[in-house]
Amino acid sequence: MQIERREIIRELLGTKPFISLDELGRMFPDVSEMTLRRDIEYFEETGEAIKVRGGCRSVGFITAKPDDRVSERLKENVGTKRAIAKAAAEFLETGRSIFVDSGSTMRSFVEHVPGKRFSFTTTDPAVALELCKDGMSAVNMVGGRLESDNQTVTGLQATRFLSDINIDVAFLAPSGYSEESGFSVGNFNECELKRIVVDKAKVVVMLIDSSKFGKSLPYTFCTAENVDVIVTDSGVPETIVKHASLCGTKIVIADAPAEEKK
Amino acid sequence: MQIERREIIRELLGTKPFISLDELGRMFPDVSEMTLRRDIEYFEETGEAIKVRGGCRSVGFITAKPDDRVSERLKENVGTKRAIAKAAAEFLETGRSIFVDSGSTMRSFVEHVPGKRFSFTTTDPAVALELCKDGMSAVNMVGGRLESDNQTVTGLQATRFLSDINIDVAFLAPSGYSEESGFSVGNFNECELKRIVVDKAKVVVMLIDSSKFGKSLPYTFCTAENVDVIVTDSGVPETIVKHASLCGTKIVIADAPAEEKK
DNA sequence: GAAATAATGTTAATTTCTCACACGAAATTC
DNA sequence: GAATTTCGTGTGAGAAATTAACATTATTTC
Repeated sequence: MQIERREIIRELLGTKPFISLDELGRMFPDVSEMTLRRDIEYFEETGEAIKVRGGCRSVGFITAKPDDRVSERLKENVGTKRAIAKAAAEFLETGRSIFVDSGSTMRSFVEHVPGKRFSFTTTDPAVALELCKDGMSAVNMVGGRLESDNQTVTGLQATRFLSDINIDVAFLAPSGYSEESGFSVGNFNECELKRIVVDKAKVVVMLIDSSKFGKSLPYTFCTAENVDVIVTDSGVPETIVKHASLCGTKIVIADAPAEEKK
Repeated sequence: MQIERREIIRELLGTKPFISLDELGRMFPDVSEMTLRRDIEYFEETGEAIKVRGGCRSVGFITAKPDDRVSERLKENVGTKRAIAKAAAEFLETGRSIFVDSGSTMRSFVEHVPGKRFSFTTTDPAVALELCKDGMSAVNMVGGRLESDNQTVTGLQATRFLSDINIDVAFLAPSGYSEESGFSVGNFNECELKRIVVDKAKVVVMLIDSSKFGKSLPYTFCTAENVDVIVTDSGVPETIVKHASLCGTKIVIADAPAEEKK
């Protein structure tokens, strides 16, 4: 019986970090390997396990190490992100054509857009939905292939789409920045698109929290020379501030209010 | 150099939940696949990633929240909309180009799409986001002006976008249907777009609950002759069933199960 | 500069996985 | 209660992906 079997496996998942297919095979000699594979697939779908070669691993035993910056960043930077978003919103200009990048930083950003008449263009469906909520602004959704990784639109269609529009102010969020590599991301298509945007925009505003400084991802889409404003928090290294001023780039430092505790 | 490369991969692990070997191969064309495998192995050893078929997953993105998806699935209300959506999902064809309309009916519809490989195109950002969640299908977001009242993409850009793609099966949701006026909506641009879709699609499937029968909105985008399948519930008037069969349109009646179970 | 060590490349063998289809039992529908 | 559909399962071929063993090239160390 399927339900019983899966219940047993589920319990096993609670006691062991890894279960091999062989093991399951020995445990349930009456069912075929394929069935057990499908069971594992099921647990992968429910998010309880992760399929690996030869079996599966129980997510309950997967611990993000304390030095893991990812989980830290996901949780702790909310306040900072919001502060950055707020500060960046100052650079919005009524009636101009504004490009808004994709990603969690930008999703936070659009929540702070004042209810005025703007003309937005974006590559992020979630951003587009948020922006068109108030009904004040015109919202242009860039068409193209939607990547499941980063939920952004890219590809030939997107490129073509962008070539047809003008951009006055562009708000972008890189995944990393270093003096040597400039502003970079981890996805080639995403990089291509951002490059076009930077190229077309009259004013480029970067939203980047300080945890991303000193990092270089594989694909660089522009350098400080191309950027007008960098909005970040107080964790920005001094060397980067200096370098930016040499390039004529303004740096805006926005910190989360000390008493912000939700 | 190994250290640099691994540092880059480490950064990437911080931005993406999954990295494929192909991806790494494209990123570092100068090293062999084997080297990248060894890199992944290294990250598995440090506990930063988990080796899975085709690449690796970043532990930072693995969230252990038990029963979340399971309980959700069990809670799902088995309503008419779900029944219609489920019945309509039968007309999905793996590997074909599928168009999905905008609106709440379609948002419900995409929740019932089986996790197979499809190629989707849609005018609804929320639909697009949902579809790309599982990462199985290719999702094309139609670009253009996003209307705030119905949250659908329309306009010249959208038209042009659609003209570039082929549609095998189109799933559409009209706002009203009557024998005299056919399938209609309340927005001119929306109508224009749907008309194009109907025109291009080899198979047209309409999702329409019976409350919409007998209604005619200002803009008609097609008639029963153009439609291959109508999926609705048992409230459909007899006259409409007759008329449909005259036009060679198949009617699928999907009702919610009488008794709720599980 | 030579030996030692580490990093990477190459290839073949093996294993695992996926896919497509078939089958029977249970549930549903008429 | 018969027919149909759905669901869980089995099978086997074929296509990956992974491993392992060995060859080769950098890098370090003395």
